[in-house]
Amino acid sequence: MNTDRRWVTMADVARAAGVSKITVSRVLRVPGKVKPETRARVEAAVRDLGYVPDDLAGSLSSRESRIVTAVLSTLAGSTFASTVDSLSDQLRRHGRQLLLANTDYSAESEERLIMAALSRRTDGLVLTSTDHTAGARALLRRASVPIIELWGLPSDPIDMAVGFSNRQAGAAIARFLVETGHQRLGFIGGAADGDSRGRLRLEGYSAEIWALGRYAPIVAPAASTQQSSAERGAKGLRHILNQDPDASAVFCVSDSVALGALLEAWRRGLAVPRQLAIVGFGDFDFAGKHGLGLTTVRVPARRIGETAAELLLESNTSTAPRGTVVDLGFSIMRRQTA
Amino acid sequence: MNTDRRWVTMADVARAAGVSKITVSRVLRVPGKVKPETRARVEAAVRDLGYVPDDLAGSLSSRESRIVTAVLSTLAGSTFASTVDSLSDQLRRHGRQLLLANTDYSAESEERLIMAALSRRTDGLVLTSTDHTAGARALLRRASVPIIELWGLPSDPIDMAVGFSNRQAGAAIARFLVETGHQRLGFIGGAADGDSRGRLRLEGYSAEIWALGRYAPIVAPAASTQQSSAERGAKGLRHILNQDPDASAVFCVSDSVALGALLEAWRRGLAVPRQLAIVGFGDFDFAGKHGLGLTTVRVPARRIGETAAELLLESNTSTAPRGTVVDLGFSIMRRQTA
DNA sequence: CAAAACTATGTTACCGATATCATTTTGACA
DNA sequence: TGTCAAAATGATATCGGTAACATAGTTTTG
Repeated sequence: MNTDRRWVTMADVARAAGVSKITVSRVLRVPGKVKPETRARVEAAVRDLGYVPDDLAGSLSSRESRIVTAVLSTLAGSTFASTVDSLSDQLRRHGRQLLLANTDYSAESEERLIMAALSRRTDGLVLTSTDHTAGARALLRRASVPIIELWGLPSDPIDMAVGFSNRQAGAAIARFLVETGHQRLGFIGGAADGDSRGRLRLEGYSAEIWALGRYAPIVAPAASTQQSSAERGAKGLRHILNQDPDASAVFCVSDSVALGALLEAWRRGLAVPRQLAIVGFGDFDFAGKHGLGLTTVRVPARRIGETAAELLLESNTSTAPRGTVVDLGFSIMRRQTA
Repeated sequence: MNTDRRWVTMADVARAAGVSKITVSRVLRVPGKVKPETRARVEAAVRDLGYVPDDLAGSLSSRESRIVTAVLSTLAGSTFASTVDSLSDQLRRHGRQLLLANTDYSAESEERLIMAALSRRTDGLVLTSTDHTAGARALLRRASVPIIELWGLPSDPIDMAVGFSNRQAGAAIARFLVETGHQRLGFIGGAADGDSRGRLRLEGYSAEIWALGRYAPIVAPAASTQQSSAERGAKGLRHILNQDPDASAVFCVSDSVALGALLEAWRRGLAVPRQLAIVGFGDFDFAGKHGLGLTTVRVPARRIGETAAELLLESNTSTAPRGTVVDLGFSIMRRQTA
């Protein structure tokens, strides 16, 4: 269908170099085992013919794809960028390639993608969501492939997990705000569904506020996916201040939402943090010193990626340390907004 | 190496259902051609055994992978998110899957990834960079696979391209700023290398300023990749104002850089846009009404993705319309910063 | 009711690599 | 110079599917 011109095959190269297929294969994978002159002939043939090996055939035969697939819930936002980056670096260093697929926060789409990855005999799966459909869970449990869930510590991990506790992070922020003197707190969340992490942060936040004997926080209503994060932040803040003009601090589910809230606060002439404290989540690119100066929660994004890579590689070689859950913690970056 | 438990194969399913392999294959791909009762038996067997087809074998045999690979120069930033999103949607609708790989702006890394994609017999390639190594170009030209370059209009496209003219966009901004009365302009770029798009924007900008008889713009020196975009924006603005305290407008290579510049301007107590006009690029999430209110250049990101998908699908079926270059233009979003 | 035209299913031969075991060459050393 | 281990190369089977053609039943049709 695609094209008439067939690919150059290993047999073509072998013929051109006057050797057998297997010798070509060796030149490509274990050049040390081939006599230099022969190797040179083969390499020349490879170059001349523009040979591109067929990894489908290779993987089929060797039963190893050397590919790890990461299923992301979103590409937008800086959220996963650096984790994916370090993961990919680390894997490359060990001869594996990282492929990405994005679900856009849809669980069915996740299931499809997982199926596709397994069908292509991926050597490992990295999931950034912790909500999976029953179908997906079944697939994954049956698959004899290492699986790592990122950015959360699922109570019931499928296989392994690396991340931090969103609930604890929420609680830590609550404590921080209460300790710095705030009485009436608010929370601005993300898009409506699929964001279980945001939900967990809110749970931890609310529970802690409750435990500290303060009023329950005012929660801005979940908004549609259509809106930008900044818009959700701005509207969320408006909602909260309408409900309780005395609210003195808001915790935003992400730094992008916090950006919107911060700008809205400025527009209203509120002094931040004196009249209104704002805390974000994620320590995105723009949150730092030269950017917003946003008080936020920093997550060890790169280390999460590295750790995930290590776990994958280990479980590919040695006996799988199934059930491992690594908590890398988080830290509150206190800057100028709270 | 990976695991001892072998995968369930189609032959296993066939045996369990009391049919031949090919019948199983038909149930999975063209169920209409199999008698309902037989089909039910096969489907039951598939479920019971937890059969996961091996697409490696399938693609090898059918010579079709049904996979399109997009090679992105970065995941960070909202830059490509919505383009990738719409591309992926559109492809899914036609039974193709989109795989992503990221180069982190490194050309060698791009070459490796392209090779890997071709090795896995991808049905199409989408590239977001327009600078390719000689090796990559050679590979691509030889490959009988449709290739689409995005987000730019290369003068020498490898195959097809969809995007807009970065040079024209730079020129348009220059005209806009000059027409609104600015005399002394600045430019703040991105990270040092690999960003040819930024370079083109600057070229168009400078050329137009020159053509309009104004002073050449002051260009902030390229910064390291280490720095965040916001930091580059802040430092860039500082540099420009040092060089020329009378500079009255800056064009930033991206909205994230503009964010940093805008915050720096506020910190310095400069009234924007009265004392200093700031223009970004990309119309990111946070640029809009509820966010920064940033004057910027909007790019038809989703349409680029859709168009790319269409071109790919067409060239898979009909005769390839090689050489097609689609210019989707851009528009200046005038908001409150210029 | 026989020939033609479907339907439903099966047989066999690949797709393009690697694994495994066999064979030939080379080189070291007695 | 003959012997034997190591190095270099090769022959063949196989990975798990699909394509292409073949073969029974079934139904249509003149």
